[in-house]
Amino acid sequence: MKRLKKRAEFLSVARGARSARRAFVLQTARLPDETAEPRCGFTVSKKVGNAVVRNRVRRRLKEAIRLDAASLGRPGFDHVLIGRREALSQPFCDLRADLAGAFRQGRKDRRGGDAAATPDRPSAHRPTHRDARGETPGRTR
RNA sequence: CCAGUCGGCCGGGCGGCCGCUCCGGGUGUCUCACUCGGGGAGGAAAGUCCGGGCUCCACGGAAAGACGGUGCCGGUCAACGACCGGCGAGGGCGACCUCAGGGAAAGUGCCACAGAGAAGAUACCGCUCUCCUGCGGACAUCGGAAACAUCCGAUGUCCGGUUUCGAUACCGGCGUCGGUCCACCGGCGGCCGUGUUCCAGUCGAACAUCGGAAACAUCCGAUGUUCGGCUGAGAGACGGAGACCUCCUUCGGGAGGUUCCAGGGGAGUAAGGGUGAAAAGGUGGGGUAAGAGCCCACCGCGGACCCGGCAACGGGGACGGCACGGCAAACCCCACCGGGAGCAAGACCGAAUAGGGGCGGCGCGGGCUUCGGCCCAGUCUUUUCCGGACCAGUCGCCCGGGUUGGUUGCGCGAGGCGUCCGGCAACGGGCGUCCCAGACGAAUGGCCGCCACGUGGGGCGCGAGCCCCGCCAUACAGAACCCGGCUUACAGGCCGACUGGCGCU
RNA sequence: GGCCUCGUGGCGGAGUGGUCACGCAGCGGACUGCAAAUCCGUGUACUCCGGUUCGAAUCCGGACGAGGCCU
Repeated sequence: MKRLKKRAEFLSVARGARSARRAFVLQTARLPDETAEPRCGFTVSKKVGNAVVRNRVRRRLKEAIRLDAASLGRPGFDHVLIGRREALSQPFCDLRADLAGAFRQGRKDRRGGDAAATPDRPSAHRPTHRDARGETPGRTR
């Protein structure tokens, strides 16, 4: 799954549905273009710990996403994972199970779709990204 | 063996599966994908406390001033506030540790409280000498004797009474002060001395307000507040009216003396004095009226000069007679160092927005021109006069505005490792060998097995030890331009040198 | 990554080396039939560790924490 990198992208996903688990909080946003490739971003704040702890939390979540990317992602959805301290200690298989459940719940939530399509968000950066994705839907890295 | 000091080093290992990033080779459908091989976090990568490289900006060179920093001596280093070796001071039985460690006779300042005195010593108490005085007849007012002296008399002393020739004595009351108030208790009430709070007067200072002179300066005046000096008053408080000897006596007392006692004046002195962080050399003896470096001995201090050392400094020391308190991480003085900013520095490319303002060059309506300018017209300066400024266009630069993409800077270096030589050491030099992270919402990971080590529990064994199970089992912590230091965090372990104690030989 | 600023009771906030003000809040008492307001009284603090000094909230060094700025 591709990564989210821009601050503006994170802000737009933050308006969508959120579902909390022990080790993370998942935010899901439906995109107008239903064929767009699914993407995912990671947020681990300084409250979680020092640099070593934050790196480790992000790496475990990233690995769990990578292993199940095919089953988790659906076209037309963006996701943001907010890491928590428990992501260090939770057994890895439990983490994967929680992720699968959270992704299903996020897609069912109606707010996910509505929020991303709301026209009142800032229009400075949005059109270029959406147009670029629309013109080259099959582009891969 | 126990306790301790110092220095150096390590900071999990092996393997499996699935991934990330960079470099090189190959293939393909060649902005990319696949495949093969290789590299991929630290001793602190941290804090950003110093120093440097590098980059941009400023600057003619240099110096001074301001500001900041450093501060025993010598050395090391590219440089440093770092390091090494010495010196001095302090601590420890010792190995060893700690120290911003120049200047206090260049100047200014501070040393609260307490205390007599806190830095040009002081003179409160005390000690000593010397002089004066030492109260039941006082003091005030009035009268008389020539008088504010002296003598005599009268009246008064908060009120009344008692003793007495006479009250300051005694008793009761009244007032006042203290015990926070009341109750109650105690002191005081005349005279003399010292004199606090309060009070009155007077003088001065500071501040505030108002008024005047030109003014929020300055001066003058007024009012108020506070503080201080002097004078007066004072029923708080403290102190006072001696003792002894001789003679006389009208037995009330008087005169003379002593200086044991008390008070006061003058002089000497700094030994002693509840203080304090610190008290102006210490201890002992002599000396003296009492004392004192006044004199002497020892110790301390200063110290010309001599010796050792590159130096800091150390050793000796004639002599001085004691003079010189502490604080400069208070201002400061002296010596030395420092231009400013930082890779988000800076450079290149692309995309997009805006066609605004300023400066300079070329050029600019009509006429004259010696090419410097002058006259007329136009615009602006609200209008008129005078005066001033400006001119179509184009090029360059700057500001403003817009963008938040990519590439580069970017890793061969004061580099690592090994070895030899010089040096006590920090470190320097020679030779050989190696190429060793480069991300950018940011790679270096996820899961698992075995082993080592640690720790807790259980079992076996006399014991060394062995076996089983558990641990969110593995400290502190993640490169962001690079390097040298410092500081801070850190489970556990290894090696070396040394000190003290105990035991054995 | 780099550059700055600040830490004083529960809260706000003075303090230029000598017992740390003040306001609000808290607690106790008075007033009230009960409260409020008012009055009286009272407790609590210099972020931490070293150093200089007789003496440190203050001066110096280090640590920790909080906040801000630069693309």
